[in-house]
Amino acid sequence: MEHIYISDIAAYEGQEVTLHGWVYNIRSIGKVWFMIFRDGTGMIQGVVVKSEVTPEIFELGSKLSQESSVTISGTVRQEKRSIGGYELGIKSIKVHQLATDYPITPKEHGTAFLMDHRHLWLRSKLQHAIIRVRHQVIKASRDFFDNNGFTLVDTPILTANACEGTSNLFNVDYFDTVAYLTQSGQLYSEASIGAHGKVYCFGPTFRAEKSKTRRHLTEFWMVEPEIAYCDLDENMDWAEKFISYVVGWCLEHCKTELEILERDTGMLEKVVPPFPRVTYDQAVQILKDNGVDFTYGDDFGGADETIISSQYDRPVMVHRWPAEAKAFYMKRDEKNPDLALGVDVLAPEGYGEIIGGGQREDDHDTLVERILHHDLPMKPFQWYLDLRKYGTVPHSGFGMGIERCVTWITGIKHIRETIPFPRTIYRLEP
RNA sequence: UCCGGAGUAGCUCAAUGGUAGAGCGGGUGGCUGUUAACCACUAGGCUGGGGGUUCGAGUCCCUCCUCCGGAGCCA
Repeated sequence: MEHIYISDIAAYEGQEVTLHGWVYNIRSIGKVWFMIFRDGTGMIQGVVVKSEVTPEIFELGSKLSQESSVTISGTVRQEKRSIGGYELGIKSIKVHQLATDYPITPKEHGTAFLMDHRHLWLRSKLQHAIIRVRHQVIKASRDFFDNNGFTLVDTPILTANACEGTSNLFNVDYFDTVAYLTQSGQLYSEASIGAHGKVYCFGPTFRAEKSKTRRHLTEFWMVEPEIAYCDLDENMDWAEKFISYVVGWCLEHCKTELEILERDTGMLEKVVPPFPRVTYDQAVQILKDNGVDFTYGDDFGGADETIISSQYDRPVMVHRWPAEAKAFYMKRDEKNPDLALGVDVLAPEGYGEIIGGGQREDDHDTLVERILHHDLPMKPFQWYLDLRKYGTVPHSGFGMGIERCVTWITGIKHIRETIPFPRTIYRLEP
């Protein structure tokens, strides 16, 4: 039998169809009862009338429970009063399993309880919509790079060395030595561009920071392009084109989801190139103009980012940062060696940094100096230094955190709802 | 790690130091168009653990545990 989905139900008006799914809710008013039914693609109301079905089918109205798995058959008809505009006049029901005591009720719950039941929470309406947006953000990201001549080159998750030497990494037993879970594929992508010119990697990354905020996960997904013969300005061109494409794609393909999430899409529609570009120095001036007591040289905190981004109606790119606070591989500005050619893209509406990147140091001897200056071991970086010995070129790249981007596009408060099974400092299950 | 806050029924929350309560969910019954349906009845408790003050502690004190929010770090 043809497997029909609720998302296609309009095409079957007047016909008898069979749907496979789960009971979302049941309401009875005596000789008629209603089932809100979902199949993963949407929801539809089923109606069971006592005079139209066998007693066995009608009695299921008092037996079926929330999240019981059922196959239902009946006739599709238009019905204004029904969710989605269509309903199913049910003729038969096959029960696969009666669910008992489903923990998530149609009333309010706390986030701790819901996160403990994340494996079930994913079924509810808002979570379903968020994960669908996430899917489209990932699809759009890959499409953008695929359509612009980039080659996907995967980078390892297990690594021997800390790529930036600063952040805390998770370590794992690796036979008789220790390995680390990657916090970025960047260094490897710098190797990949020597072979393919324009590349990107997309995968999970790990940070063992004991962060406890709504913007952090210990395991998150990042898409990182790297481009040969590309300076900071061109890198920013790519970043704004990329973000605009992803947002535009979601506006077009996630209309239903953004509506369910009650997202004000007006702010997203403004996300088109060019994005404002301000230097770190200019950003500091913005903070001072707003009465913030800010120490030059520091990184911006969450509140600082909100003030800076609130000056603009689209993402803002902050570039040319004090070099001392930045990673060893960042290229210095020729015009001012105290500045590194890095760029952060801050999302509007207080969502903070969604992209970090910059131009990489491409001179061998300078890089050796930087590694020494940062007290990093030279040996694990030999292959990285090789890249500066055999046909080095100016190159740049950036990384976008998928979950930060989804948090912003969906307009929700907390990053943990943008990944199916979040990993945070105090959560490893489910 | 630091600063705040919270742990009471399956869930969300009430309860002046004096008999442990409601809504939802569960169960039973009623209702031919419900929209988190509604109405009636009903079951359901080691008040996070330990110690203390008191005639008496969910409530006050100490301690531990767990979780939430924020800071730092960053995508």
